[in-house]
Amino acid sequence: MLDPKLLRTAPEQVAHQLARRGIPLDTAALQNLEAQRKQHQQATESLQAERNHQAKLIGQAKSQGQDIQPLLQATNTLGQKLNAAKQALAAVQKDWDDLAATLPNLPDQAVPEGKSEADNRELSRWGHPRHFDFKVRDHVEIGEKLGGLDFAAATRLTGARFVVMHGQIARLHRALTQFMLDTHLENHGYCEVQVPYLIHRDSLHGTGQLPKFAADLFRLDTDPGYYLIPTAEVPVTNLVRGRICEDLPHKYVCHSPCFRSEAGSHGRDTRGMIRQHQFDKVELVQCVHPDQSDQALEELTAHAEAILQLLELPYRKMDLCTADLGFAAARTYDLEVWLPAQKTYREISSCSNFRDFQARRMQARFRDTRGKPQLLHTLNGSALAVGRTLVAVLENHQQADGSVTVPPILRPRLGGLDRLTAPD
RNA sequence: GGAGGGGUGGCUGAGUGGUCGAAAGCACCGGUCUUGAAAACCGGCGUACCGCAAGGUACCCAGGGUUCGAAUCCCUGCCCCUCCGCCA
Repeated sequence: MLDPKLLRTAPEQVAHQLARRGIPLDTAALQNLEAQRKQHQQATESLQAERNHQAKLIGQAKSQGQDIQPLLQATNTLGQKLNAAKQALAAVQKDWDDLAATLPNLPDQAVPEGKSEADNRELSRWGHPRHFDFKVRDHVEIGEKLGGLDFAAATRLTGARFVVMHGQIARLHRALTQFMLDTHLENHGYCEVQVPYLIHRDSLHGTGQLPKFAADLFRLDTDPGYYLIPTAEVPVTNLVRGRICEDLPHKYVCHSPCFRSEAGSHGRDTRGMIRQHQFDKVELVQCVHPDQSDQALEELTAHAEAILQLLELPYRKMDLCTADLGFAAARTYDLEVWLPAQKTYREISSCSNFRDFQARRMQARFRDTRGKPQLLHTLNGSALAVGRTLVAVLENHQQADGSVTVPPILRPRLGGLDRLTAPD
């Protein structure tokens, strides 16, 4: 949520910054709503003051044994007027809240202008795409050859956009997960957390998935109607919801499955593991002092990059443009890994600074030096999406005979195995 | 699933329907004392909104209701605790 004070006092400035994202803001409607709110609020409060005053008089009169009948008559119509005023105020307030809840965060000044993802700015590259002197296979082909990726089985069990992993590949997937977790907690100073995978709507509202993006979520048809988490960001970031933190920064690393219905994207990446309804991810979340968040984004992104480097996967770092920025983000770096079968870089991590946008929705605060509660800043990033990392390892480290070289850093976690091969 | 008991300020914890935004303690901040610190003592100490200010309004889990007046009474929901049952 944007700062309502800013929305009230500088609507033109907000409109200008939202326009960079291609979001129109009707400042006249906003100011009209604000004027109404103020009027109804003042009317309501003065009626409340009157009611309190009368009630106090009656109380005093009664305690002195006086006749309160005439005083009661003075309050005759007060209740009705007050109720009407309250309802008018609530209606305006709701309109305001509904509008405010759908406005995305303001982009950082440094975010490049753009109309589509094509305008994202490349900041750096690491590693070199390998030269293959044989016909490159994609991960589906590699996985099926190795007997480790079975999309048909998943279809039988559930449907499209799921996968069953077997044997060495299942183990590789687990090794990747644990390698990421251990690297972040041993080298990068994160604390590991395990969280619920079912959450209620307040949590989703806190991080910004609701009310706008309900269509992307899986919801349980139970009472209460829980949602499956679309990312560990939601439960982990909401750990600070409604709290005043005394010990910033908080740095959490969390492995979880992620569930996305991806309603709008049918027809994209239908083949393979790139876009699934369920995938595993290792997520980094930081809650920091507002002065620290810019630097924290650089650090957090570097932590995700470290995983790619250790796995010897070529990647590039992108600065998302205003058009591609997520709803709650002020600044986002995407890491894109090289996929030789697609001859392109594909997103494998997204690292964002949300500033106080999520914190305001969550009322997540810390005490400043004067002891006053202030909104903290939140950040998160994938480090990494495990499914896509598996894809990248299989494709980048494939060999002519269909086997796959295991990156050296993972070998101890695979019982010393240095190469994935088809079972006899 | 059954039966009870609870949800009050950063924490602990009082609160007969009528100056209760709420006692007390802890923690915290300022001061006195001290070479310094501790102790003791004195004072301060919730959040948000409206207002130039004086001041006003709201908030005692959430949402409704009763009442001139609700932290206090009633209803619903959520959460926590104890006991029983079931269960990985």
